[in-house]
Amino acid sequence: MKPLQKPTSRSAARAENERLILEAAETVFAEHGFKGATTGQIADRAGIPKANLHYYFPTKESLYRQVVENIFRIWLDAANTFDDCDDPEVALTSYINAKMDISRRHPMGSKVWANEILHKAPVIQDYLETTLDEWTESRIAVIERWIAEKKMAPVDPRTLLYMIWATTQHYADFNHQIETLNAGKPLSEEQFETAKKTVVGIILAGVGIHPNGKGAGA
Amino acid sequence: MKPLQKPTSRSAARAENERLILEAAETVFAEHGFKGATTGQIADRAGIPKANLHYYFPTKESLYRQVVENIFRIWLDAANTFDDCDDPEVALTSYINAKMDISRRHPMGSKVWANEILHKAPVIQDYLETTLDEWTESRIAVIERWIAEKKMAPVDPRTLLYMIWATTQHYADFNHQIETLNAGKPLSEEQFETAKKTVVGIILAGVGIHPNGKGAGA
DNA sequence: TGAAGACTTGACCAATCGGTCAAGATGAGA
DNA sequence: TCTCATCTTGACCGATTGGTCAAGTCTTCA
Repeated sequence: MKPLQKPTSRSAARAENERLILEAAETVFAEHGFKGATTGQIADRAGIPKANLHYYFPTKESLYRQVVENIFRIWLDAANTFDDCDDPEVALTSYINAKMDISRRHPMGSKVWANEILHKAPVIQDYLETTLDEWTESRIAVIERWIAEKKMAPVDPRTLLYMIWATTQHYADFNHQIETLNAGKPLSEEQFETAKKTVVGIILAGVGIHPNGKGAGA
Repeated sequence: MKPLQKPTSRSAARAENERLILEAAETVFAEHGFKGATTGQIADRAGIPKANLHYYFPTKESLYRQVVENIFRIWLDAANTFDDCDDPEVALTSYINAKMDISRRHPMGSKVWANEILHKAPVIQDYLETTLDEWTESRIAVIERWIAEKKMAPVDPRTLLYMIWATTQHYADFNHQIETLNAGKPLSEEQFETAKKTVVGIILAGVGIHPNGKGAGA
């Protein structure tokens, strides 16, 4: 058996440094974009010299790619809540809530993603074409089945998904605008809960699901 | 009376050059962000030498500011369609349609705006705090009155506006993602019309307005 | 304990980019 | 036609920045 390492051993220090760098990088890339961010800025924020950052991540691009891959993993976790239940009311509610919570807790990740798409996805194009496309098509099929089973009104499934993505991510990507329109202050927990309930309410009613009533509207 | 100038006169050439530069700048700023865009790139796209660009716009920032102000003017025009009619069904429908059409026809402008907010609005913060804030508050008041008059269901007006902004702008800002998920092809006119109708339908039903029925749900 | 590898870091370099400049071309008015 | 202001442009400059390097320091393990 190999001996246990002290918490400050080589490998632990390495893991800790990589974590610090990735955390700093996520914020700096989110707020300045890939081009606007400098490795010096990221190193400063991580509290290490720039040369040391380049020891762990040889190029700015490799660091960026790692950040984007982490974000994509978080996104995929939330995507699974869509399948919590086969009832559209429960599935849509938990999916919207999960995405809203991610925007609240990981706004920087969402901003990096938005930047990527805005700049035509130079790094994540392959994810869009494979994982994201497959996920989207399979969920469209689920929604079409719900519609056929009269569990919800006949709406275009693709547009519904885009509305959910757009709205939930808006609370991260456009957070600065939302704060400015909220007297310059971040949304309180209460305000954010109101937003979540309102989004869920409008989407559910919008697709003809009325929690207190029965099925779909005509 | 001043003599008419030939079409290729000084002032006409100046106006034409400024238009070319602004058009090129909008696209390049949209796709690369402020930092990512280079004046050389913009000049190339406008078909003039870089030094000439700096003759018309002394600094990159002054050019950027002009682009953003043009975009804001277009945005304000669309905002007025909100007041076409005091009936929420008509007002919301025409506002959503106007914003969707802008995303379709001026996607670059929307992307520049998104970039600005993502980067904490270094150039347009004053617009957010004055014009946008006033517009938003006044429309929230209108929506609250509609709710009090039972013309629509009691939803949080702010969240409703954010959903409309997020969704309509998504079709410009995330156009690359939408294209990728559409087999790499731009949305056809027919697909885009479907999207518009679906968004209007979900929002109207979401706030309890049923065009074929009467007023609001409880 | 000492050798070898892993990590740290200040100094440095080449490339890029925003902006300048001076010399010339062009058009309008007298 | 002459003059002057406007416009055009290639060459250039200083600042920034991604990335390198060599000279160290620290851990680990035989």
